Amino acid sequence: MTSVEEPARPVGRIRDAARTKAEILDVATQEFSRAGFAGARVDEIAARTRTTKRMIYYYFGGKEQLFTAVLERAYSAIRMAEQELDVEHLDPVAAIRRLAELTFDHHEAHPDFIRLVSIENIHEAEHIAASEELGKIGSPALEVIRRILETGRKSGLFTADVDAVDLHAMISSFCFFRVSNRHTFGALFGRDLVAPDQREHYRTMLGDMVIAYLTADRTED
Amino acid sequence: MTSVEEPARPVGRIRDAARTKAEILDVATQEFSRAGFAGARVDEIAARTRTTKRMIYYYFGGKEQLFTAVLERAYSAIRMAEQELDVEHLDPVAAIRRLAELTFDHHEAHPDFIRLVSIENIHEAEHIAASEELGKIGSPALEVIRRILETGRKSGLFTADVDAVDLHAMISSFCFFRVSNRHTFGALFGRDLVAPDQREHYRTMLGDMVIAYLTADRTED
DNA sequence: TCACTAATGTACGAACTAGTACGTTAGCTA
DNA sequence: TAGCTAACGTACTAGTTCGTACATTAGTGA
Repeated sequence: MTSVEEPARPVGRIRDAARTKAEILDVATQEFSRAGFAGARVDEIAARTRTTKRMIYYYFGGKEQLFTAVLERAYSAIRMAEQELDVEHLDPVAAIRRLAELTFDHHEAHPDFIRLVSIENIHEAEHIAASEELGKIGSPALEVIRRILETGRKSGLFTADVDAVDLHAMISSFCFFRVSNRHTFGALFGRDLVAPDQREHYRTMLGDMVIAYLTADRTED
Repeated sequence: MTSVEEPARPVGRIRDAARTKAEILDVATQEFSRAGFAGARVDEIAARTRTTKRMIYYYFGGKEQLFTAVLERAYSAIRMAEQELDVEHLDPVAAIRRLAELTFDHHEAHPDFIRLVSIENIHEAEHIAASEELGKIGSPALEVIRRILETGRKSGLFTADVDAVDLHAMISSFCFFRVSNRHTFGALFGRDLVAPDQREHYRTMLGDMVIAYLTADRTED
């Protein structure tokens, strides 16, 4: 009856360490992003899994380490998206706009990730500090930005002598804020920054802003 | 021995409702912003006050209402700062830059406020929704932005047909992100966005960005 | 000065919550 | 097929945490 899926493996319902781990991480991602670190309930995570609380401690050690594992997976996702980035063939202006749009799209598509990062900041990035994996690997996007900026500057298109990390911060801030502060901003100013029909508007606005900054006429100053 | 302070009032140590309430709010602000809503401990707040937990329930009703009261006070502070805004005598470019700088300064000076807003967003702004006071009053800055934008557009200085709320979002996003994501950004990219010696750099960058966006040459497109 | 109420303190409990001791079984390997 | 271990489940506990019942007192107005 219920053996239609999973061709090779028997039924795949019991004794599958990898799947159990992944399922815990999925549910934990939801629960942590829903209620914050302290607000998340280990029992609730376990209940929404096909396994038990015992397994959370068996595989991850504890609530803190589970959160760290959740963060690691969330960050690896954006790193993978950035690696797909193929903008070297574009002219600098188009390349930067493309990069900004990719950041915009990823933030919009992963509100859970945004919430996790907000939560991690409340805790002063202590889980990132505790992670072997997270501290080391930087952002693939940074190297791309660096190269685009150099090309743009050499060709005289970009007037701003901006640093890659700063530009990344500028792009991220807009994309991040739009999602992270959606609720308070909406409640206070009556505007939903993530409303679907406003999506193109803000996506264009971000690109315009970044390009305007990079190409601004500095001779007036 | 201990009656050197408080000239008019006797000693001012006991039976001062206003001071007790204010003290609870002060400590609660710290505790909530330190640990998030669920992570904050009512007992801890009480312990760091000169009064007892009983008073928190007496004056505020419960943890949720206390958090709402904390939020209300934090928002009223930024509203008051915005009311000080006196930029009408400046030319549009200088006025916008001044406004951006004021936002920048307030965010930097009030990291607790930023954390509270982040926390409130995790909870989908439910406390703002529950507040009589918070929903109604908008932002004084918005009206100021509206007027500056109109002047700038009429005089031909501003080419972008941008809406006041959107511009406010743009300015806020940069200021907010710099403080709210300080820790994760620092841990991942090795740069402290709130380092004192970088303050002027980012303050200028914000102004340059906003002005570049507003005055960009749109004829090229 | 007396009574009344706002303001305050103490002690306690019910419910929750992270974590664990102990027991069981699936499935691989020799 | 026997045995071994990774994977899994149950039941429980120690400690915490929000909230409150009950008792008390300062200060004000009549």
